[in-house]
Amino acid sequence: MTTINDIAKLAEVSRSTVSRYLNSNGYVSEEAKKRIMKVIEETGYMPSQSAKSLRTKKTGVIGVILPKISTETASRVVSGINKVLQQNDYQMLLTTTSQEHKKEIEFIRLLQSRNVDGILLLATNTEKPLIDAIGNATVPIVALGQDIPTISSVIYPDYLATGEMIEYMIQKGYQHIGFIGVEEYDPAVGIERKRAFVDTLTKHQLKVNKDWIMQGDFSIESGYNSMKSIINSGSDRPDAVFAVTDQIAVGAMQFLKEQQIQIPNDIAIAATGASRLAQYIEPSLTVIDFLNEEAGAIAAELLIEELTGTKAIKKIIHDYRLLVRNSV
Amino acid sequence: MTTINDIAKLAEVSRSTVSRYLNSNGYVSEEAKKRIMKVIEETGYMPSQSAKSLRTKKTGVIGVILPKISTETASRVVSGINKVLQQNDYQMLLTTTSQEHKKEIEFIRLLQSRNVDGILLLATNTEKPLIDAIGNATVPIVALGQDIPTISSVIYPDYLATGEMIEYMIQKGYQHIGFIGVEEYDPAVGIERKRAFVDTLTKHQLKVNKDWIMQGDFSIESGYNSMKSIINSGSDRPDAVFAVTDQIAVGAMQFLKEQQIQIPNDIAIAATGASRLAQYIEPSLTVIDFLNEEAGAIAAELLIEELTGTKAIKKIIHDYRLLVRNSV
DNA sequence: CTGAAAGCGCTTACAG
DNA sequence: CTGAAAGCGCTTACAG
Repeated sequence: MTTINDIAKLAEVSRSTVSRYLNSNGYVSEEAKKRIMKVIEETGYMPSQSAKSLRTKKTGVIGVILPKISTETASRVVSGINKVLQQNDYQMLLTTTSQEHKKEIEFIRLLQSRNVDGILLLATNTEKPLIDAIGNATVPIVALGQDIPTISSVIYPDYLATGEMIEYMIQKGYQHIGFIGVEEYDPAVGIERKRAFVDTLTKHQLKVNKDWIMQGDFSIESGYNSMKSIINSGSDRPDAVFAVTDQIAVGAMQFLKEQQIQIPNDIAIAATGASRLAQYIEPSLTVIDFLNEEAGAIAAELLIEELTGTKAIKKIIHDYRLLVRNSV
Repeated sequence: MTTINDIAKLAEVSRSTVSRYLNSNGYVSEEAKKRIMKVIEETGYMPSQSAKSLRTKKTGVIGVILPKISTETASRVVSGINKVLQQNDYQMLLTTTSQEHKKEIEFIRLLQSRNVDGILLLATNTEKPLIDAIGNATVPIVALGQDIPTISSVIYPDYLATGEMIEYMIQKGYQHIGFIGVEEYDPAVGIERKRAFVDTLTKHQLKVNKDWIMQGDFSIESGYNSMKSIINSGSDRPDAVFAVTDQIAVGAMQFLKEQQIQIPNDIAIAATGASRLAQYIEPSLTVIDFLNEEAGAIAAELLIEELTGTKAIKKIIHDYRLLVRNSV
């Protein structure tokens, strides 16, 4: 392998000079420059990043921790992150927890031992062990999807957007609205969205029927089963159901279709998540779009800011929009 | 930051001993072991990977090059890769070319300067510059999705599977079959699938109608536009169309639905790609499933094999299955 | 069973 | 404008 020493020898300069040339700092005479350029060209030399980072303590690598890669939401976020990182000459080290919480902590440590310059955490909880691990970290961490008090976070407006969607459903005339959520260790998805649901119904003096409130787990199957439970619960049927993710909604719709229950005439469905599946399913799904790709990009920008100086903790409530389609 | 020197001092041994302990090679007395363990525990020490790789020339990082992260096919492949890599204590450095070919070459170089131990390439072409870049690489590269002659490759059975699907369509009674493909710089998707289409029709003495053969670009829109062109081509309508990806098929179906053309009664649709979208769209799409996650896992295993000895070039024709649903 | 020494490929003051 | 020297945090023969 060609090293900086080889280049120095071939170009008849010292390796300090080559280094200066490579990093464009300090003076290098035009002549030296030319010789170095030529030699680098000929040899195809590329500096060793390992050696460089050992000296500079910078790797140009950002660690990304996410629960699961193979959901459309996740892949959009990653796409946004990647775009910004690439523009700023950072590389992305991707780790996935397969939805196991403790792994978030493990990866925070692991990524640091890999000397990443910063970490982007798509958090699914805000429990103490995680907060502690973040506190002990020596590199900047930016959270996406949860508000983690101690660090900069890009937060989805879960409460606000869900509230608006429920308002929309009520305006459309639905009075008996059900809800399929997820476990509450996840504050953003599990608690906030449910709270908005309950608050909005209450505000309109509509009944919150426990038989119509289910807890799934992000999967299509759990949406299917939750809807089944709602329909078979013994109480009257709701005339509309809100699902906290589009995956859950797709499962719920599947069950309704099997039962020949018309959407939206018999039961309307709305959800969070602007996947292509939600768009092309029939009827097309009315959803909250959290503009995930953009959110990923913003989180990446926030992290890069912290890397280049700013130490302030920023909280960004991300934008959203309602995509009104045919399921409500 | 705690380094191996700090640990050595605190545990009252030399750093060689600490290193031996960390890598479990060479002898370390029980007593020394205990002291070292304790100190590491207390300090939360993690060895610097940069320093380690500078010495050992191994980083434990695998570079992955893919055209686009936000397609379901890609994210499944990545998921499979990630699983195997994680099991083997490798990390994944992810780069995306945004479908720009030259970037594949750029990234092969870039990843090497990052001292990755190996590269997994989801190739979209097999042109000379790429082959050359691969030839010049100093680390093992495994290709997925294209047969790259000089290196181990996991290849989708494009010709075989497409042929079987066309056979299936013919058996179902369709005689006027159209085709929506992609550009031919991509041998696997652009050439092989088309060749299978033409050969199978020819074998059954069916006419290959040029007006029914379109070229899209992997996007839903291009599927939409291609189907539009087929319908408006002036010649008779086909009674079935095969699309080389499910995305393209979804666009094509969209157009047919807008025109009130019944699927599959008026025109049947089949495609390659087992996305959830293909599954839940109506009618559900009959597709070839290339088991992408498994393919990713196999490619990763192949690469790890090469990393640990075996230098033989292996070609693996991956498995596939037909998912017969309601669109044909 | 253990430690001293050399070296991996860089960068960075410093002296000239 | 340029080079010699030190050092980043590890591992690895080698000698004991």
